[in-house]
Amino acid sequence: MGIATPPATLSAGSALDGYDTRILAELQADARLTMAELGRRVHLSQPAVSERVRKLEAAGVITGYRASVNVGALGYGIRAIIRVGRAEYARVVRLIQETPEVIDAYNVTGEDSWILQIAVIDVAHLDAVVTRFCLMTETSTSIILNVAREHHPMLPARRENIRPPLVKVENA
Amino acid sequence: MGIATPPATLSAGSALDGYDTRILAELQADARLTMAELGRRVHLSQPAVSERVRKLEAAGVITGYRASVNVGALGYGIRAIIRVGRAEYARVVRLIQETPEVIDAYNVTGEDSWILQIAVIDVAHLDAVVTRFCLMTETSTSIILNVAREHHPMLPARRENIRPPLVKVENA
DNA sequence: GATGAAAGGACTAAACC
DNA sequence: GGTTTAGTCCTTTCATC
Repeated sequence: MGIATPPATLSAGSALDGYDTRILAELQADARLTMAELGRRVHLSQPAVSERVRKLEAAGVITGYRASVNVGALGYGIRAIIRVGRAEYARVVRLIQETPEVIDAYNVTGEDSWILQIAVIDVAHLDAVVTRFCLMTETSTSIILNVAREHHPMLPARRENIRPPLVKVENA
Repeated sequence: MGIATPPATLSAGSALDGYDTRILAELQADARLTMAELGRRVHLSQPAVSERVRKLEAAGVITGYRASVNVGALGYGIRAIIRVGRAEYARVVRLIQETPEVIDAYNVTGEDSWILQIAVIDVAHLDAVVTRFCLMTETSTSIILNVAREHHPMLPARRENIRPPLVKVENA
């Protein structure tokens, strides 16, 4: 997943089983569950579930626990996506690090080099932030109108879960 | 912040003070802090921080607590951003809801109507997911190479914190 | 992996300032 | 709004099965 996320495998090399999958689902939905309650939900004893969570953390599968905040309630009236064109890598990284309005920053393939999500107070603030990036290269800004899904919980990948496209395409 | 995040204000109409700001910073960094430890860090008694956290939750400022997972460790080798062009709103929402690979889905202004973040196992899986959206309208897919920032903690907005662009622009 | 015991810490509610 | 206290629950560690 890029240099920002170190490679992670369970230290013992063991795969994630059904218990781990259920633990991951529960903790992605509510990170403040007590180990006792988590044990009840996945039908494991409390020491057993504590040990599994500890291993998932040590293996780098669980990377942290965060409170999610409603940025609107914090006074940010606008969220936006900024696409940033080619520019000197280190300069963009530095500008991102100096810009607290940036929530997410992804370096991507294609015409645009970077895709950022930002939160700003109003249009004047949006202008101030966008201008900082405009001064380096071309940008394209889209205001977020509505969120259909965010931080969707992810479970271990299973190839058999891949759904074919809704219209069948013949293989070449 | 759009229809997906209900308007939220502190029920008593009171503003967030310095204690709330510090509590939000701590819980965004580590959602599993105990109320006792949180109290020590912000210099409040444990019942006092518990009550403040309860009010922040009730006011909709804190919307939840999530474990962050390393999707690479779950077997997803590729993360990508898909930009989706104009299409019938309800059909796109339904397709998003039926697609577990979608992590985030934002409805935005501009040429593209939707910006999605997805996680997939490999290129074949990427093809399968992208095709589902391609069949509805035009799409543009960029693979995430590197993450400079993700889920950056946000504090209450303060207009005096807005930084001017690095190059001064004269007002009209 | 389950169970049980013991020690230390955390949570809730109440009384109070 | 804040603190302190008291009772209950949770967590960790250990041992045993």
